[in-house]
Amino acid sequence: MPDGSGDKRPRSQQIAAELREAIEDGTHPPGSRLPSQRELALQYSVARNTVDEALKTLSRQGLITSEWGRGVFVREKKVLIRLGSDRYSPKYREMGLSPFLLECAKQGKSGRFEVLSIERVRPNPELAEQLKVSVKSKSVLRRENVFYADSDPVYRVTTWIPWSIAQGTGLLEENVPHPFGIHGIFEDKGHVMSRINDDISARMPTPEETDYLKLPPGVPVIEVLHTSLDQDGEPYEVTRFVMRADMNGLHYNAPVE
Amino acid sequence: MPDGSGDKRPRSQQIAAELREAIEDGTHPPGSRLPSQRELALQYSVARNTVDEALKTLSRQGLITSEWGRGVFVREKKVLIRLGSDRYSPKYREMGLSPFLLECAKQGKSGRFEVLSIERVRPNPELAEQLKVSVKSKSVLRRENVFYADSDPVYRVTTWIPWSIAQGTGLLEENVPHPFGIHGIFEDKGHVMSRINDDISARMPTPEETDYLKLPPGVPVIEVLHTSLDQDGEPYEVTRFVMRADMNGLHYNAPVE
DNA sequence: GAGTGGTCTAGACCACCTA
DNA sequence: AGGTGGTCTAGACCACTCC
Repeated sequence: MPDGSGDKRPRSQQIAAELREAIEDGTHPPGSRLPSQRELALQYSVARNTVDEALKTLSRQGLITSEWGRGVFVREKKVLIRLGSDRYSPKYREMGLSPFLLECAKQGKSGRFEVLSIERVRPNPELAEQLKVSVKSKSVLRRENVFYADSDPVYRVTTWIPWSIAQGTGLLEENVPHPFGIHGIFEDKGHVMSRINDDISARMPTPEETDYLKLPPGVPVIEVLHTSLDQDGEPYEVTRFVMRADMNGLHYNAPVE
Repeated sequence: MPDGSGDKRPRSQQIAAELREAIEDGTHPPGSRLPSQRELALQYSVARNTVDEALKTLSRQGLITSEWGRGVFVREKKVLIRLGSDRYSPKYREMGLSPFLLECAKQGKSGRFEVLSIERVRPNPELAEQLKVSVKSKSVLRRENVFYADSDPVYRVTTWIPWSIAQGTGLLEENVPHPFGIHGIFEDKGHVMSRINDDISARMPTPEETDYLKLPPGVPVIEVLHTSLDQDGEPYEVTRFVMRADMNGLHYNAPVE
């Protein structure tokens, strides 16, 4: 379109839109390099700053990634892992595999997790209420993990367990295949998972999460606050999952009650 | 902290972090105005551009909003509406209310929806497979709606129904209280909802969605692709919800099977 | 060394708000 | 009129990559 048009958007956003179009119609296929900022500035007759702003917009929208000293590239589509509502189904435990590991194997990746910390802590008020424990003492065990597919971090997982349940179990050890594999331990303690209660939200990551999950700019996270309820409807475990939204999704298949 | 520190982050990001802290510790309470960009530039001894970059970062993270010619303000916390897994529960139909309208009433807002279009269309391949209809003809009815709480758009909703079911019903009319209220019509046609199947993802909005939902910058959207299954496990309706992530969440309470 | 993206500066003009 | 945020320019320095 000619320059004299009545487009009221900032020039940088017009350029972003034009580049977006060029990417979507295949002019710049996934993986290809865009012209350099200096070239683009010449092409569009603007300062390099303006081009930079346009590219940042696209980067935030997840269309491109820029690499230091190399150039700006059109992003490849990411593989999507869907964490299902059946992720706690007994069938996985019988197979000795978690859905996460299954999915990794399917994609030829090796799944693993790292334990960041295992600690006995005081719960915050909401958590104390959710788990029906005292807010005044170190009444819960907290485990923090990061899950990897090959070397890419995928989930940041924090689990809280009432100390009365965790006490004297293997949950204080590092190499419990957590969290999908710990439910055997709960069953020994008389808690069979019969319902799940999940609160789901999405947001931009905190700077800390950006670090942990090696998030590129413009990628939101999905946060799931999961509570396990036993045969008596009593909660006995709360887990928070934080996952990058561009590589993950959720799936719920449930009866209407 | 002193300037001579070894902090390797860009100055703009350091400033963003400091402001973030000041907001979180209550130095700048919700609703208050921050110092102007020119003042901040003086305080931090940087160019105004650099302050602007810092503020944009916080804006993208949803902490602040800037208002033309007025100033930059700390954002108030948004009310969260949680769309539950029970949103299709028969109890709501008996009450003649949808969970959305209930939630609006609870918050003293008036909920309403607008019909954008009602059209008989050809499904795309995935949709055709999901609904088990022909991909070669105009085999589905598509309804597009926007939901409002007062004058704020909350959901963008698109529903697809096989033409064989929609035919001859009130679904072609505008004033069916869609989508939570249409299930009575399906029951008349012999489809009682017995399971739901939801795929959930999150992402940054498209420019079009930014318009429809009046999204501030940096707010992601949650997308739910919902399928209703009848008593025979047959799908008979697919609905896509797109909602702003800063005002909405999802809730699933389901048995482990 | 030449090219790249990342950032910052100093100054400018605009549109908008409050007065 | 004078303040505010939004944007752009032209030029600069840096750290990185590729050859």
